[in-house]
Amino acid sequence: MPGQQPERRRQARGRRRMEQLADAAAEVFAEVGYAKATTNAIAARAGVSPGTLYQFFANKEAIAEALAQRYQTALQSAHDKAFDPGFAALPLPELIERMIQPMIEVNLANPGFKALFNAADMPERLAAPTRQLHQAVVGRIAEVLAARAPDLPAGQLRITAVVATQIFGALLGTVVAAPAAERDPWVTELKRALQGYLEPVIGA
Amino acid sequence: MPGQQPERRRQARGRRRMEQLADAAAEVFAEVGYAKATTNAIAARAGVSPGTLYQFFANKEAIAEALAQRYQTALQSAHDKAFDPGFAALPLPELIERMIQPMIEVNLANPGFKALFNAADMPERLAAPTRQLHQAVVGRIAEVLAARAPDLPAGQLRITAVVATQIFGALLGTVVAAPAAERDPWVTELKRALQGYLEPVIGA
DNA sequence: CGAAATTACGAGTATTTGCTCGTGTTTGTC
DNA sequence: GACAAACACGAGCAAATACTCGTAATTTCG
Repeated sequence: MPGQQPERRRQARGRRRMEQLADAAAEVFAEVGYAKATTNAIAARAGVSPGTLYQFFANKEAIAEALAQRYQTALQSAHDKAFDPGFAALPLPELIERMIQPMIEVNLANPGFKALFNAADMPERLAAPTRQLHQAVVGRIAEVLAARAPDLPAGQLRITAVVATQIFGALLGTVVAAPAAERDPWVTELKRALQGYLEPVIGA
Repeated sequence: MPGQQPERRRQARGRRRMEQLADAAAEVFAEVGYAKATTNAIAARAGVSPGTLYQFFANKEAIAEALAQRYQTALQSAHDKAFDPGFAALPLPELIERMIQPMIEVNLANPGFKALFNAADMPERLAAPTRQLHQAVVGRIAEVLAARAPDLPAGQLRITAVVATQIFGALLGTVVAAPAAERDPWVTELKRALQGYLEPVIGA
């Protein structure tokens, strides 16, 4: 078992180092995924010795946690934008546009985001909260759908929400992986896919 | 570097062992993925010592290769069924049904299939042929689409094929992961998603 | 200044894991 | 039956890697 990190009064230099290390970790995670990312590589990327890394993070998991926490804020605000109650009455294409946009942006702005919130190669400790978050998103989508198709049974509602999420997740990968210049067509296609799937269920 | 496997006259017992080992590997790969699967675990699952495993396979990669080869046959026949030229004139829902069915079946019949043909955590040596295969599938889908929408530009054709493949792959995961009893609704949903996406492009 | 705390180093440790090797058993062939 | 080849074992090697520890520099603060 790795050593615990005692409470400690960080000085400015230390806080900077933690940011550097988190940045480095984000890069490395984005490049090779959580499992294959070595702590030594993260330290090296940050221009620091392995020992220094462990002055600030108890273990590899703790680094991912710090990153996740940093992302959580961004994700929260993206969700707030995406699930604006005012959208309920919008025509389907606009609704999709508004819900998708913030999520794409947050993924583009934070490389390594997908690596952390998707990864199948993470320890249970970190995967569990992520799954919860994912479930919450599905739930909120189901609500939006329910508002537009009140007579749909709850089971079908949930299935639809799950599938829509999955379509989004799959194509999101392509969108963020594409070079900036070729991104738009993929985004357009993502919207069309969601629209084509949802329109028969909840109407335009 | 791991030792090479010299040519060797296998006896019946040996060939059986190789099957057992491949079966065990399929299970382990399906459960934890390629990267996290340990050769010792595979040997243990087959009820055999690590040394014995290496009597038959030069290294971990070789096990995956053997499995991939075994699957390739099944995959080929699935493709042959899925891309029957006679389907070109079918109404869209039937076309989708016929193309999807064999692919789902082959995935259900072979656990570990997805783990091998999907995995982001595989060495380049194994990932490369898989990517090629994937590209080929996209190409064939593009052909089918072209037959039905002759005036669509090639670029759009390709994008559509890629997206359709991605939608399929994403939902396929859910379908095979679901317990047999709950599988049908997901398959239905998969069809609806593809239909919704493709109909506006190539008509019913 | 001077002591305590924090930051930094990097060689080294413990563990995991792909894989080997010496040894013994089983199978096929004459 | 005898000999060689194939099969099997499992302790253990070598490399990778998460993490530690002794030591030393820097910062804080009275």
